[in-house]
Amino acid sequence: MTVRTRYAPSPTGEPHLGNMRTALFSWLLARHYGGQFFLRIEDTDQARYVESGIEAQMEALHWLGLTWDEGPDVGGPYAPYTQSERLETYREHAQKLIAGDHAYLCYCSPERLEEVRKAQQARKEPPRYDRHCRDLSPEERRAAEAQGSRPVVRFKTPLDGETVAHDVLRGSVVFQNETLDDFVLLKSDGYPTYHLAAQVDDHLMGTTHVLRGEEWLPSVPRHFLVYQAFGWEPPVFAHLSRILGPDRSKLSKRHGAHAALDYREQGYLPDAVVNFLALLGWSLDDHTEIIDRETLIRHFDLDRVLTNPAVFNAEKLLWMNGVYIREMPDDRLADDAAPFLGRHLGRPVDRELLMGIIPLVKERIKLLGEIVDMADFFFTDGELEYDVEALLGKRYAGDPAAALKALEAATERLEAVDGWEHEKLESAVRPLAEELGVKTGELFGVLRVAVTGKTATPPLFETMEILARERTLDRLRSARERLQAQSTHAK
RNA sequence: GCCCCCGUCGUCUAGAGGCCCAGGACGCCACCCUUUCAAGGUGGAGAUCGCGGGUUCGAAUCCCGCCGGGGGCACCA
Repeated sequence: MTVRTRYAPSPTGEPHLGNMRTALFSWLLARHYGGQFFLRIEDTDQARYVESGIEAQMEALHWLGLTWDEGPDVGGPYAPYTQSERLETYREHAQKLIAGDHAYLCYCSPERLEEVRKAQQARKEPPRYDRHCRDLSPEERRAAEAQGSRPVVRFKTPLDGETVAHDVLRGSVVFQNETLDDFVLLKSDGYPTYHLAAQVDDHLMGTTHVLRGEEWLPSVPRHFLVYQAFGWEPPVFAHLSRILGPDRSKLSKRHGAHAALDYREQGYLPDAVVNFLALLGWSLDDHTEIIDRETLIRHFDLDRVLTNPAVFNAEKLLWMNGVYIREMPDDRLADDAAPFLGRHLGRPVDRELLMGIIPLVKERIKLLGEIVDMADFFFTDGELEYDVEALLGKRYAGDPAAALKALEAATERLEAVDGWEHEKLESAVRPLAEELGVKTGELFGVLRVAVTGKTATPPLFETMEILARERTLDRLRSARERLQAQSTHAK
């Protein structure tokens, strides 16, 4: 049997990280067994439909590299893959259930349902449909129809007995039928509910494994009942636990980024996010953390999936992203980081220059976007912006004249260097520290701020080498001028 | 109120009766390396395995009860 899994989002908003993990696990399962993974759009709620929803879902999958074999955009043997285009199928199936005495037409108005619910709540009873229309006589039915109300189709849930639902991860879960009610299958607008549409489609489309969020667990007996009524074999269900925020409530906007694509904006790498998400509720063994896609596919299976909810550990994701950045080939890092710099500078970046910088920043950034703060000074011309205090540092605080002397001496030696390789620059300047009676770091610190405008930068001399002679000396001159002004001012 | 799920270091997890007075990872602390920042290396703190009863020679692992957390109870998915 080939494994067929699917990701079936409803286009009601931004794809969530939790959704993406469900998609990832489904995708991994299909890929592991050499089966198919398909995309289905569950747009059966006209009220909550969001125009950009489908696009956003596909974009998030695409970003993470979760390729689908069949879907609304690429078609496939079970097209259409958009539920709003399959209304006739659901109507036929609802009809079948009615014919088989598994469903019935219900004429109750929303107002009446609301009243019933209120009364039940007042009596502290569970809110449930009171089955008012379950056994209407033909006359009553005609009367209701004459009133012109548009009926819904409800499932005729067995009044007693129990329904055993199976979940591969949790085993069998038993539900007493009397705790269930007659849920709606087809709404009065002709659209199906999830309870009908998803089961019909999963069966018709040959889904073998349904992975979904655990919020579906309470309604899983309904789905088993539907399969039973149709006489179909249900697929394997696996209810994945939730992803929680640091406060153990469900992950949401309050916890910062929860929308998958926000992570792209922040400079996370899809491979890192996939790796991280895979480890939320699944593990390879007792020690492996960094796992590439191939390995993930090779080892992923449901038997190591956990059912307990996982708190989203943002620091670990950040760390992992750093690992992936460090392991990335330079040219690919340049490709991915360029847009971040470009956006900041307001112009495209010089590729050759960027390639020179990559080795210097690679092990210092954990997010692509951090390259901006780390390396923007390589791309700017003109005066740097920084505080003279930063230039003086701890050593020369309050003594700009001494700093100026040091800077002059250093500049002199740099100017005398034949060539501009960092090794030469370093051996020209390093001895100076001792001669001046200051620590190496203290002298280098002044040069660092002068040349970059920052106190935390890539290695000083390699930075100078890339900056090239002219720009380095320009910046040193500017720094001397500032110190000059400062010391005159002090006197 | 009713129904369902879950419970190992702060967090992600390993663990399927003895290998565990519980292993790895992130984070944290210290030291080393060092021109800053990182990266890297070494070491450390950190879990009465939610609690209480059993079963067993022996339980994180099996059983029962309790507590705690989460989810669901729509003509939403």
